[in-house]
Amino acid sequence: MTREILPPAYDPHNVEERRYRFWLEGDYFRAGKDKSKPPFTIVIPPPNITGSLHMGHALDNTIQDVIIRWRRMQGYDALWLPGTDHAGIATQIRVEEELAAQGLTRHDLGRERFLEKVWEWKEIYHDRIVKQLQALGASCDWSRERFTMDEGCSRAVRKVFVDLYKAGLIYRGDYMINWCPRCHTALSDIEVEHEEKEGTLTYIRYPLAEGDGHITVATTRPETMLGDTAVAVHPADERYRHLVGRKVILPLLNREIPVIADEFVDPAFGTGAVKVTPAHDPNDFEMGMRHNLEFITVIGEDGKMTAAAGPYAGLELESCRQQVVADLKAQGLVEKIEDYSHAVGHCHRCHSVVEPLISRQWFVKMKPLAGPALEAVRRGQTVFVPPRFTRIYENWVENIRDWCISRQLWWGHRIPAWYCPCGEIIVDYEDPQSCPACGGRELEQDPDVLDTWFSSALWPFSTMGWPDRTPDLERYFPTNVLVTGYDIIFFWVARMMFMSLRFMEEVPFRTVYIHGLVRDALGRKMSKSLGNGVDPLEVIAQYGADTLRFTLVTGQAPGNDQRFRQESVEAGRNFANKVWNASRFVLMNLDGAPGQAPDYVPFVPGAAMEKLTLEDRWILHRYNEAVGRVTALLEAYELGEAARQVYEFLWSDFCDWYVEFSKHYLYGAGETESSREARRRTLGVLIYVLDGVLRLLHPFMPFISEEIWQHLPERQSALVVAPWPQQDSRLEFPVEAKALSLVQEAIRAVRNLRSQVQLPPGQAAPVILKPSPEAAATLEQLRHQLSRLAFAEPLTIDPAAEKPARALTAIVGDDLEVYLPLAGVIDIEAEVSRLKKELEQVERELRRAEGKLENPEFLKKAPPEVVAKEKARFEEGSIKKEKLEKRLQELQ
RNA sequence: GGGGACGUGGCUCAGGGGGAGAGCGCUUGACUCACAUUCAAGAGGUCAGAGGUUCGAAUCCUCUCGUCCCCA
Repeated sequence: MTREILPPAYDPHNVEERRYRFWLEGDYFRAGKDKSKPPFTIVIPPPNITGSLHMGHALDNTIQDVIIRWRRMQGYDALWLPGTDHAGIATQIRVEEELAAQGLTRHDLGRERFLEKVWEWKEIYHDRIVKQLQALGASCDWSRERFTMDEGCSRAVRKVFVDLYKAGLIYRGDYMINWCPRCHTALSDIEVEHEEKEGTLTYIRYPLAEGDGHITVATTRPETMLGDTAVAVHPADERYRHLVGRKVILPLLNREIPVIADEFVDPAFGTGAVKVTPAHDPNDFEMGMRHNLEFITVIGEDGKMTAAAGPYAGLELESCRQQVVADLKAQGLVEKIEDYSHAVGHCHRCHSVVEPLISRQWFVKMKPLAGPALEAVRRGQTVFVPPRFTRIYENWVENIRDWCISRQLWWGHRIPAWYCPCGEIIVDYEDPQSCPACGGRELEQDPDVLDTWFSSALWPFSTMGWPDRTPDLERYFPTNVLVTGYDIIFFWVARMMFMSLRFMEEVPFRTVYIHGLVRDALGRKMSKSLGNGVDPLEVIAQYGADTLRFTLVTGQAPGNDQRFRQESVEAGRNFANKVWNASRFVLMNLDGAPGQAPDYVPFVPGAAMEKLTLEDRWILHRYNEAVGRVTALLEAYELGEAARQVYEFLWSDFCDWYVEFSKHYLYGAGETESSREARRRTLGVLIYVLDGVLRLLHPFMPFISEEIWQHLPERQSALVVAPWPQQDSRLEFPVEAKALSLVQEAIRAVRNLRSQVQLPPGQAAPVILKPSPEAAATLEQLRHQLSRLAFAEPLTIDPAAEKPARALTAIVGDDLEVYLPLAGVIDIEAEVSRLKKELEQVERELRRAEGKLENPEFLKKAPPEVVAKEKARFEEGSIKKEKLEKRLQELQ
């Protein structure tokens, strides 16, 4: 190890790729090698094979990798099972776009050739995604990788569909669904995004069939009136009670429709009377069912008016709307038109306005499945982190509606239903050869495919070989934690819950860790249309994956969104560089003479402890505390805080203080036997703490930590499988830790005084310390550090010292006064105002403590340690105040 | 209409019943033998507002205001 090999600035290039290969070659990510270890499992939320991974994926997978690497180091048989999702609509759209560029549609190719194209696409994008995950450092067990449409997962889908069908939980029928006219397929309710849109509210008069008069209805969609089969009012609405049961004439089409009473109607909306279009509105559909109304479909799947629209047949929606309003106006039937904003449904994938339509589709009956999924969470079998997401989940599951699972697409799991001309429907585990009812062989398979989320819902167990009872399933299911964003709790988490409970009779995961979204620097959602997305690969290329990971993890508070900012990335990069240089410092000092083994005494807890210096004890104590804190934070899924603790310890305690302390022993003290001994011992502690902190760092910054660790002497195979540090009572030195903090405060105080008079660091100046008799020993013991780090020369430590006539003063706690004697350079006024300011602060603190201590209730009810603390503060403050006042007096 | 989140120094955000924190930015000084992607010192906040619980509230509860999200 020489300086040429470790350049002064960390360069992640080469290191990362090389280290990932090293891990793969060592087969460190493969689970199941040691069955004596307890299993710990994470199954990846499978990325869509639509394109590249975005920043949200980078966050999601970083979190998973942090958890799995940490558990692996803790000695678990850690399995992170990777895979990808076929993403039905999304992928089909992308491939169709590609075809469109050549002037083709999927129909030009036909189903078979189109699917071949999609599989080709899948190969390309799958490979890209795997490369991206690897670039990020994801420690997945690639030998177990799966795809939602591979043979095994497809078998699971088939089994679940047929089982649910036979149990009566999957049915086919004509119901209201959301139709995307652009994707030309049905969508489930949650694939529709509602957006507020400026529109109008049109008030239309419907004349009474008998007698004079009319009833006025308000609507945001006048064109749907052509499909009206009733007018509804609230049963308790006095204004309309006399009209219920009578008929009105539907204008333009001159159809007689009834006036009905239904609780659903909001009397405060519009006129309190609403038109009912059962075939084109979900609520009207329900009403239509309740009142046995006619369902007239006037809007077709092509987005045009159907023959049932009479004279308006064939018109596009928008022109039909204009025509209808114009015709109504001509007949004097439009009472008024108001501006009105209302929610309009859009396709989750292509953002077209969706049309509620009645259509023959396949559905999953949800109520029987939702019950257990709700129960399991209520009983705590699956826990959400942070817990507030529990209610969001519960709320949705409680109000769940049947799930439309058929999609009019080609890419996906084909629905395993066959139709015989005799009317028989065959749904079975094996493809039928003939009709069991009539023996006919003219069977036709349903052309549609299943909702992508149907297969995703099985992912935690289909990936482990289900429906077979495989060894993996036995060992790794249920999984320990699912990591995902709050945006897919409904799409995915809830559905995995009920499918798993139904088919595995167990929850799919013990913990659901929910994180937020990664937004841009201005807090906007990253999106293609805004063009504000930041490509994780570009960040990796520029700064390295460790930096990206650290930035994402530290920017993260559980469940909250975060902004991705350049400044944060730079902070991460700087930290990586700090890690590099701290290590470089230790390794450079380890260099013995050429060809010789490093000359140091390895530190072993419990051995030769009496030789440790105060500084050694302090850093070991702090390190031990850090180990405890980081581990506890990880246990609590406080990943961001855990990473910040590592940062804090490494940068402040280790680099700013211990490394600086160590220089005295490494460089300071000549070539006597005892100084050589001190040097060797100090190196041992440096290596011990560096080794430990690299372990703590590894889950967050795996590449740089492994790279450096490989340069440490006496390492085992690889950091990725090195044991996670444990708190060790032999490293606890509370007394020494406290003593050393006095030294730190003394150094800070001297530096502060020096900067008052702008003494440049490096220029020695005399310093006088006047400690309490108890503090004197500690300060004397670390005299060399004081004079080194505070540039104090000569340094006087004397409990009986007198303040020189002209000197700057600092008061440290109640046991130390610091004097910086200076001839003629003191700005008396500045010194007075500085001391006055400090005095004010002390007085404020004193009043606060006094207030508490004078309160009998406080003394009676507060815990004794809090009372003791306040007393100590008060006493310290009083002494400090006295000293400050004395100094001020002397100056004035 | 229902549910939820957030409001902390100039900016971005942690934290959270018992002396207000970080990074960046700012001011001052330093190319100190690991690191100028650095080091040292410093300025800067009535923790949105009001009420309540408590010996004690930035922290828990209620309300108000503001920002945002989800669901209907």
